[in-house]
Amino acid sequence: MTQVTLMQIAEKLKISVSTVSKALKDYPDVSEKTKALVKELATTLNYKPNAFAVNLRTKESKTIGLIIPAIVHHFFSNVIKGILTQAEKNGYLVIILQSNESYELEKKQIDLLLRQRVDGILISIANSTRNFGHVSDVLSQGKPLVMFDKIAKILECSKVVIDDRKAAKDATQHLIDTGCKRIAHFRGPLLSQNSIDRFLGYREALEENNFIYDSSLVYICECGDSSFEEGKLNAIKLIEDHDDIDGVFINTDLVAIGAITEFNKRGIKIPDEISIVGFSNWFMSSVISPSLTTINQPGFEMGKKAFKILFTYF
Amino acid sequence: MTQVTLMQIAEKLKISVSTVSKALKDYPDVSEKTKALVKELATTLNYKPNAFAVNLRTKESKTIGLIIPAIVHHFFSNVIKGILTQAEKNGYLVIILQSNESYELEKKQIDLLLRQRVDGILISIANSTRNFGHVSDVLSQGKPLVMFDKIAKILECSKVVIDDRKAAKDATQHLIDTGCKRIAHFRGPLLSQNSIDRFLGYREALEENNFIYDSSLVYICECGDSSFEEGKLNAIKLIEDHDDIDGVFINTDLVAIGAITEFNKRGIKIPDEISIVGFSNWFMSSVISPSLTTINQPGFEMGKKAFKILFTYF
DNA sequence: GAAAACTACGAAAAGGTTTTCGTAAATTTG
DNA sequence: CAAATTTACGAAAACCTTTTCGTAGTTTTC
Repeated sequence: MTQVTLMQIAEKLKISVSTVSKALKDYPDVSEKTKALVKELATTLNYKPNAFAVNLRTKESKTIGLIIPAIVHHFFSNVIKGILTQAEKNGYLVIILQSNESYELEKKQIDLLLRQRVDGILISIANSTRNFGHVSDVLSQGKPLVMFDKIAKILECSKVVIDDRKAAKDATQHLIDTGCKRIAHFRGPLLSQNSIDRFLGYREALEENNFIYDSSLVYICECGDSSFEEGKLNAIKLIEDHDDIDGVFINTDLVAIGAITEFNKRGIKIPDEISIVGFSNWFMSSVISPSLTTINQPGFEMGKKAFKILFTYF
Repeated sequence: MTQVTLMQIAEKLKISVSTVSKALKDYPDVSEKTKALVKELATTLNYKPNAFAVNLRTKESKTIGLIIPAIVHHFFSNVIKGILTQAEKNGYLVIILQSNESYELEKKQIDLLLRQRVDGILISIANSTRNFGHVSDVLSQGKPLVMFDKIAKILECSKVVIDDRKAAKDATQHLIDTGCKRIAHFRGPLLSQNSIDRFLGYREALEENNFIYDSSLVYICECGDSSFEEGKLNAIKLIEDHDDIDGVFINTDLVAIGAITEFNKRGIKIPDEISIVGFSNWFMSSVISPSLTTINQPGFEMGKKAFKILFTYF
């Protein structure tokens, strides 16, 4: 029941603990004969080094922390997959925490990870986070930190993002190119950097094409668990408020799908009457009918990249 | 830069390390005055107990391991969410590993978790896993283990599952009740217990309704990353092989959606010409058109339950 | 006023590993 | 053959915390 230790191996072989340790790690000052003996016994006894002791001694745990607003989310789960894949390759374990878009939780979770003495932290911040003291604490402790997707521009650390602004501009341009004359935007939370950038891209495209920017065409949604519902609600509001809209650029696919569902229900033809472009390349966007034009957001690659960058600090 | 230790606090206050430790943990044999002093200084210095040392001393890490075949998966990501939610409530951290449906990886990952000395393990086994020595190792080490969803019936440990057989039977019965006369089944991997049970439920429903079971109506798919494609392929095969099918019970929603897409493409009307029932209550199933009838698989609740059971061993 | 009880603290061991440094014994060198 | 080097091992400290046990000093009890 109780785990085998170096000392137990040492006693059986009548040698010292240090020699056993060194034998297992192929130190040059241990004879081949002794190494063989030690390794054999270690295997028979099913010896596994006690990570607690190793960590204490070496001051590192080969473990990183990951804080993410949501798990049940196509983009984020792809990010996780990318991170896990890359961590595995480099012999790191990943402790995952879900902040649920809550600032309080996020703060607490960073503290937990610091207590845990993880070797580094990957984070995508919550929409509700307005100040970043808890995040900069990590940096001031000299602990490696990489932010991805939902970042705080103000913090000086490595970040992995796509060019939201340009992507949004392209998306809007696409609507213009296909003939839309009056384009609405369903944007995300006011504080989210991604939403801001996408909104700016939207406006920029309008301006470059000499469209008049009309703030009444911009609808806000929180993009939380009820994104789908928000899409439906905003769709209803939009058609109640305006009757001349022929294109919508929507912040996230889930909201877009909600909107499409609502338009379908009301017999509004897509893309004949209204064209829609979403954001995030969710697999399902190609399946729903009519299929949704969408901007690619490569979660898997971003996850891999984030870990790789973090790893350069180790 | 370097982390604050109990000793540093002790030195500053000219008291012993033991007293500091006890003060922070509200031992009764420390005066209120001393406690106040210690706690105040600990806060000012931003003291965080070194988890490595605590773990070593207490022989537990307040960390559990989770091995799961896939992350980018509606059901599994809900399970993860359930587990994380419950773990958070009880002050546990979760190390997540993705086995990618690979036996080899799964084996290696269990070893990693045992070395890490996690307090317990939650696992949903890979489709390719045929023998369970690595899993029973966990049990024989006296480490708590709970299996969920994809289980090995042979192992004696707690398990969290739904009644696949009954659910599949109900699903098939639903097809029969709505008038289907010849019902096909797209099943999952031959070795997966879920697939087996669902298949058995399908057959049972047929038999109870005096339908003749026809093995040529059963198509196998691996339900891996390419589930969607498998759904399309099987749909093609099905309509090439048979022209009298009016119902299909499909092992997973993603496969079902692939099949629906293919049927749509070929102008086969659902449910007029073929009725389809899927499995897993994926959110999207209500969005695709025509919407998919589906069996509920409550991931979030199962995740919570799995952790709760594991927790009873602590 | 002596014995008993209580208060508040400290010493020290234990947990298992890693790594530096020291040192016998064996081997090589001149 | 003495000196120098190499080989192979062990002792011990360090990592930081928790917890048991011991003990001064103070207070209570008859």
